[in-house]
Amino acid sequence: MDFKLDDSLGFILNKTNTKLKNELFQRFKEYDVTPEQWAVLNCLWEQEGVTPKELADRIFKDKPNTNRILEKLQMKELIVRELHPIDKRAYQIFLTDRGWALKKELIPKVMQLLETAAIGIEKHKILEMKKLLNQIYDNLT
Amino acid sequence: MDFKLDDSLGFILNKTNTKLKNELFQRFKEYDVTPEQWAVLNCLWEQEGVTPKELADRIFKDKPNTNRILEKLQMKELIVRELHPIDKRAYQIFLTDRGWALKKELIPKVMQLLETAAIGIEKHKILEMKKLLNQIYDNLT
DNA sequence: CCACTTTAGTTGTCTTGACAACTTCATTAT
DNA sequence: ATAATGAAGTTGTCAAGACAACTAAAGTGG
Repeated sequence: MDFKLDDSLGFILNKTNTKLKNELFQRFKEYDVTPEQWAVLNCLWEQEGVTPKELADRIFKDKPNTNRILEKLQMKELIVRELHPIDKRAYQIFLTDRGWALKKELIPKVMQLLETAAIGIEKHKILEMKKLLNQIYDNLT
Repeated sequence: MDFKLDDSLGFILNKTNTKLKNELFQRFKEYDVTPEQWAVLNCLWEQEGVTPKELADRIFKDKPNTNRILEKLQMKELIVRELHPIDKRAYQIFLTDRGWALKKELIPKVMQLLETAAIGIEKHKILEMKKLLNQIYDNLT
């Protein structure tokens, strides 16, 4: 029964993730965008017109959560929902001008934070870590 | 502006952390304990009689969150609060018999999950990753 | 063509996380 | 000793994550 919480992968992972997410939240504060909302915007900057369901898959969240994130983005007038041309159950999500305009503001903030996070760590180690984290994810699927 | 969400450390970290936490939640379901509640129990298994504030520091959460986790543990009769003998503002937290009894149930579940998570990954790589995650945490402090 | 099943989206509940505001008791300085 | 400051704990709010239950439309089989 020699289990040390401080030395457990789950605990460290959670601690670091929470910290990183919160730091991002701080840096996004002036734009009134949360890290999760940013993830959705990011998907849309790459491809507009996708459905909530597709977005949910891309950000690895379920439909209710994605839906609520979309509601908030809509309230802030960063996105619009349009009826899907074929599927009458579905919507297509598009960015507003304001949603597009955030791209050049937010991405540098993220890059800067990730640089700070990686101070003193070699690039290949970050790469290795990302590979391992993905592998852990797959191990749990 | 070539930022890829899927390849960003923050996104991968969050995705993997969420998955791991949820897997733990599933495995703890039969005991009606959440990962966060488990973290508190863990601290108490190592040392009883600490205050909510001390617990908050150990699990890296703030006082309101810690307090609410303690409320739930108390409702489930896994812990008890006792008045602090010196400081009249504070409490001391103790485990009930049921709280103690969970130790030998929950720890193996965690160990088993961490083993599953680490399938195909060498032990020294996990060690390295934990070191890097801690370093990232410190970089953000 | 109609019944059955599946899928997209929505709503509600519970737990957590960050934060602000507050009460009560301790501590510190004058 | 008292006033100011700080710390412990509590309460409320908002965003999010997991899950269950639901509606409405799409797809599928007889």
